Amino acid sequence: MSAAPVGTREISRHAVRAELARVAFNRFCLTGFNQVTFADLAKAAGVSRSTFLRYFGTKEDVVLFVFDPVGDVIADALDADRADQDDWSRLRNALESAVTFLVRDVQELVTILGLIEQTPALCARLREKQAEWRPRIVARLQETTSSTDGSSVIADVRVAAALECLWIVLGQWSASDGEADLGELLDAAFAAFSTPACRETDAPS
Amino acid sequence: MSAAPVGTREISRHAVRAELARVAFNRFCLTGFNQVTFADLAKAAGVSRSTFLRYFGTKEDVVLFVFDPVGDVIADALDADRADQDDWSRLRNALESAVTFLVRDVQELVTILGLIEQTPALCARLREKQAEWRPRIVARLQETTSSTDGSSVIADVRVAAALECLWIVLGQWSASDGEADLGELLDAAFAAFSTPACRETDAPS
DNA sequence: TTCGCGGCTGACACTGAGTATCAAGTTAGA
DNA sequence: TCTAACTTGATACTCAGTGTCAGCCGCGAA
Repeated sequence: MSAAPVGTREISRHAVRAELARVAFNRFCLTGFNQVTFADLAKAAGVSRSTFLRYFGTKEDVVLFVFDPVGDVIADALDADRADQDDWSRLRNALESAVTFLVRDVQELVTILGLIEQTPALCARLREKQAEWRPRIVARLQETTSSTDGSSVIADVRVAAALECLWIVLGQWSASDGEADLGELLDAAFAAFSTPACRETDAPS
Repeated sequence: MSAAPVGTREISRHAVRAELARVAFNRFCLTGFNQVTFADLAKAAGVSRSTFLRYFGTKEDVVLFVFDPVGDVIADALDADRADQDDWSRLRNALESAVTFLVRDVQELVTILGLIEQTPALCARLREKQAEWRPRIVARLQETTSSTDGSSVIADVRVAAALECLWIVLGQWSASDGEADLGELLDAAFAAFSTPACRETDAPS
């Protein structure tokens, strides 16, 4: 799915990786992430511990490698509609692309998010990935901007804030068992930036 | 400094902890975080590996324990000036309290931030701490709000965004060797939320 | 002063993540 | 078919982090 494999070896590697991840994921959901060891996973998958470790550098990657393309998805989506929209709209739409990419199997994603949520190590590693995406996204957001002033603080803050929205929205969506509308959740989250920031978050008007 | 010690035992423990951290910190800066083992630290500090591990649960905590009170500092600062200000102003001021708390020794903080920046494991762990702070801060931000609607998304997003500002601002400040004005940096960062989010971040006007 | 209690310490053993190496088997491609 | 490159499993290793245990020290009570 990510970086279409070319040679037969690449195809094989990709398929094996997917299968190992599938088996491992069941184990994690069954027993809990921290309780499962690489030895368990290897035995369950029918390969040696060495081989399993060759496909996934760390235990966290066994779960989180599906998020790897998200950074590029967001960055590319920012390019796509470089229309006359403001930063927040562009970021909101880019995030919509990201969640669309992630939501292929609703139930699977809900399960993954649940597993991540209750495993600090997974949260931490996911945050690391997010931090890796940020510079690239900031660059994309800025490169279509006329003013190229040296300091990119504003763009940096906005991208960081938008990425926070992503996890908050996914958390809510996961809590609703995947039934909530992700577009509406994104709108509700981004309202934090457009609504007047007074104390009445839903003013009686 | 944090939770004033009461008994002699507490005083002793606190002092030993500080001394161990001091010795360890030098080692980290000298050799690099990942290159130093608990055995090294123990030898350098003149205690056994067991004892060192009893004072710090993980290697990351040896560096990051100084950030532990920051969550409470921010939450308390939100209470302090619950004046008629909007969310963003309150959060900005709370963050100012946080940086004021952190900046006791400029050079030391710059060094710590540098060490964290170039050590992914430290970044990740710091993000975990941040995630622990968030619910408490969100609650404080909301409890002074008249409307107590069930969904706290808006407040949640704003707090998350503000905390991102904290790290961005500290990163900039650290890059300037602690010479930049933190108040101005905070203002510049929070401008991302007040400035019209059009493509011209510094309109020619 | 002496006794006993609780906490601190160092020593040791253990599990598990992650790295590195090597010999044997397998596959791609000329 | 032959070979070079790749894959695999076995093994050994370092180090983080956990748990246990016996000895030590300080402190308060008798």
